[in-house]
Amino acid sequence: MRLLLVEDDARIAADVSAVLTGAGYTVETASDGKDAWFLGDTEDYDLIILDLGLPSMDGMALLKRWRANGRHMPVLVLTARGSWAERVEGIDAGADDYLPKPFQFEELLARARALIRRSVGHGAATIAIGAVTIDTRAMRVSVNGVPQSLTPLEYRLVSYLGHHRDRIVPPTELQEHLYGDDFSRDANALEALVARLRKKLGAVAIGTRRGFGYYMGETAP
Amino acid sequence: MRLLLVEDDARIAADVSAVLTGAGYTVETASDGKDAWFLGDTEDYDLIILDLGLPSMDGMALLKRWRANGRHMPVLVLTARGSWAERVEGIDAGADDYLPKPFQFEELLARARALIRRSVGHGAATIAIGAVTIDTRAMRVSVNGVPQSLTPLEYRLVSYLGHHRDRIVPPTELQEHLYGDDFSRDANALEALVARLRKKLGAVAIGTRRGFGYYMGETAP
DNA sequence: CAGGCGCTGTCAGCGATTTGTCAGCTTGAT
DNA sequence: ATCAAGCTGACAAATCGCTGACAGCGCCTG
Repeated sequence: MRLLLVEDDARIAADVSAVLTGAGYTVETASDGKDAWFLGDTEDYDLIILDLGLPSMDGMALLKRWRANGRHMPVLVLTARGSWAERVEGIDAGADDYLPKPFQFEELLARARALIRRSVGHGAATIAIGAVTIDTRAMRVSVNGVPQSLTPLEYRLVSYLGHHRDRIVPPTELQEHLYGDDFSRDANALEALVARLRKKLGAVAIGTRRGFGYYMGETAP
Repeated sequence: MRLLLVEDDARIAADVSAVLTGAGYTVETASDGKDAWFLGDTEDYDLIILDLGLPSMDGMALLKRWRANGRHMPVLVLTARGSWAERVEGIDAGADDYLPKPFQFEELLARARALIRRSVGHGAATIAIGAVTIDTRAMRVSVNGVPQSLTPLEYRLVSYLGHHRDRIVPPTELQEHLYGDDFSRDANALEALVARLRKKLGAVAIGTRRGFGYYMGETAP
């Protein structure tokens, strides 16, 4: 689960981020509206927690612009207590839930869980694509219920493809994810890795779009 | 999509260029400010990625001179992390976005996508023209909702025409965008490519204005 | 410390796909 | 009607991705 926290107060951001991280989420933070806009517009998050009253851009405007661009990820808005006008405006802007400040962390977690569960199908800790099941918590992968022993690199590859299911992932992006900035490897290393994975998961588990990249899931030709 | 990368460190330039090329862009590189200024002033790019701290000319000065000359293409500036002064100065100079070094290639790609999308005026990640729909994120094209399997070059061509809808694009411009500086191809290569595309997208998807070029969308006769 | 083992990068060759080129044909403008 | 621009189908060359084999490396065990 990947969350974006939009919060300008560094201390609050650190606290909330720590709580969420402790609950098992991957948290990224944006401290001003410009960063938030780019991240929310270009990255895929399972939930965005948006504090209103940002310095460089109005949080509500931010939300409206995301929705106008067809971004429909769940957004939990943090408002000042009792500002009813904001709540009404937020409903139009497309927020999914509200939490008045100050709030209990417990309540934040509960609402975050509910929103994530409600939103996409992959609210669980496991990703299932065809015969392949990825248990992200236990870092285990099964095929037709039979657990497979994957090497670390292999697991990182399925995991990445699984989290980006139904999307073509370019080889360069995979290389960056697997190897970081180190580009010393031959391009063939990735191909060899994919080949080994297919041997374990079945040839159809990972698809190739020649000239574009690899994918898992449905991608009609 | 045609990009200009202004970067003096040859190793970084090679890496970044490889990533961008892998993502489907045509990348040209300038390793010093003089070349960069000339290219940026005379050629048309969909995005310029500008590293500050060039040897023969200050990157910021470069940007200011482009803008002073009425060049308004999107510019993504690479800054040293935390150099806030540079960011502020850059805003005045006319940069569109910033990325502190070191950065993840994935983030660079995301921001590049966002800038290009924004500049062309299509806020959404999909472009719809007649029966044809281009999903720039998934790099997929559908006709009447039916996904088509396009080759990389074919995709780059529809993508370019789609981003410049309702405008007649001269063959020379298309060649530059598809092949970069490489002038080795026969002029007929492009025509053959268009023919193959029309077979997949339908003959009416791409129009020809004899003597001027190709277009998608509505164009006054 | 030696040997074995698992992981991963590299190499070379194959097969399929993509793409450039050619030759002949069609179309549109004058 | 004529000519050039553009279209098309066929073919060949270049490219891309897959695979099996092998080698280097780190790690564990005896």
